[in-house]
Amino acid sequence: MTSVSTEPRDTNGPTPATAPTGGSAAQRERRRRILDATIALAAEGGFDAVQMRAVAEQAEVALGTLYRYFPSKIHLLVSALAREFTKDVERSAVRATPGDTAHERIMYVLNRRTRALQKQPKLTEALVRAFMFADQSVTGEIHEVGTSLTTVIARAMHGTPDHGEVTEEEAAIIRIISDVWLSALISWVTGRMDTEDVEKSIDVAVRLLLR
Amino acid sequence: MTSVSTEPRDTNGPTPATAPTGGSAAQRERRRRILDATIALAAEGGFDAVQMRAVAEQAEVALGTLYRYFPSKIHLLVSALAREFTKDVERSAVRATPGDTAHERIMYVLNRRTRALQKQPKLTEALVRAFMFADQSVTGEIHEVGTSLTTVIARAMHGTPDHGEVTEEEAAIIRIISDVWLSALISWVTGRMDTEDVEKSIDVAVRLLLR
DNA sequence: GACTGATGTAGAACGTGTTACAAGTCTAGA
DNA sequence: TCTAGACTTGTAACACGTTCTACATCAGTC
Repeated sequence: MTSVSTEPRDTNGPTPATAPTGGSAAQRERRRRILDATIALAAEGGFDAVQMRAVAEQAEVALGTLYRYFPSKIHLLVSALAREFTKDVERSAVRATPGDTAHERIMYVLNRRTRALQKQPKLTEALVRAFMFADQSVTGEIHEVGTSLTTVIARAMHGTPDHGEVTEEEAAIIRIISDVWLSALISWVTGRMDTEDVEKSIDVAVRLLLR
Repeated sequence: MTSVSTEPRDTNGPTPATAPTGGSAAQRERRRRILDATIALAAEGGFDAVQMRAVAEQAEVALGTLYRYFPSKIHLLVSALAREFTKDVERSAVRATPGDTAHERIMYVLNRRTRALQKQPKLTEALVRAFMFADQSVTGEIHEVGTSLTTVIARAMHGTPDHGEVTEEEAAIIRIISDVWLSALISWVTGRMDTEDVEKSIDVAVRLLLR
């Protein structure tokens, strides 16, 4: 488990399928298989069960190929998280969020997501721990996740899929809510909070911030 | 790097010096040497440089002894963090925090601590990453850290070393501030925020929460 | 159709966290 | 003092993330 690499990993040439979209059809397909295998293993056994050899085998690629696509286990898991979150954002764009007040709508989307995560505790454990352990070299993927979360909350705040006008203050509030949500998630993953505590702590934060 | 152990590690008998206070004088001394070595190595090279063999060597104990005192690298680092934070709490108990408003006082203590951490980036990186990666088995140490932080903020809020009366709402606010502070610290450690961003994000959170 | 460079494969090898084990040492109580 | 048991030591072994090497395959170019 390496952590802070000051140099950005210089292999011989650019990596082939770092982005979800680039590369040939076969490469996108390999990337998909790898992330699917990652999710499957994580869902079954959590962070420890996502072993690089196991992922490679289940995705039917060589270990070296796996590392060519994702330069570390952390990149792999955070990329998986980013893919899942992106799906969520796409879903949330479809129709307006139910709820009469910003508070209700924000709680709606966050609780929905929280419960979805809690249904797969092992998977959540793996993804959250990876996210928290990520170092500088994972900035891109981390940012993707943060943007997804921000977008979803902003939409809920305004109650509409479009959310062009976010004031400075609103942005600050959204960031704080994200922080609280992530902290609560960690606490839940590590057994320091139960399901109810998570929802309550977010509810309190949203109430205090939106008054 | 193991993570979720459902069973609480059953060695042959109780561990000798899990608590800072228990054990013989020689054991407390060993514990101190181990934590000193940990801090020294972390300060110099960050998380990766805290290698269990290196810690054992520098603390002049056998590897097995190190593991008897601290059952994992994460326990070790979080315990080191807990020790540092506890020192801070003791210092903060001595005299009242400067500042005319709760906002000013809270910013004073948090900024002071933030700057202290930023002076030793490698050390902070090691401690924060360990804290974030900690799993269920580290609950005790984590809780110790959380309590320290809460105590310090509560004192600052009231402006006095005693802080018996913390309302439900105040406790919630303190928890949110802690969450924001930790998130900001992670962002700083992983290079996603600079020094100024950290202070600003906390300032905004405190302002929004205390209005 | 053959050449070439990028990509993929299989598997060995290395580093570090963690565990296991055999033997020495220290301490409390008889 | 002697002994039982806990504690410590030194060292080997194991697991898994990561890197490296030698070879195969494939796509595009002449």
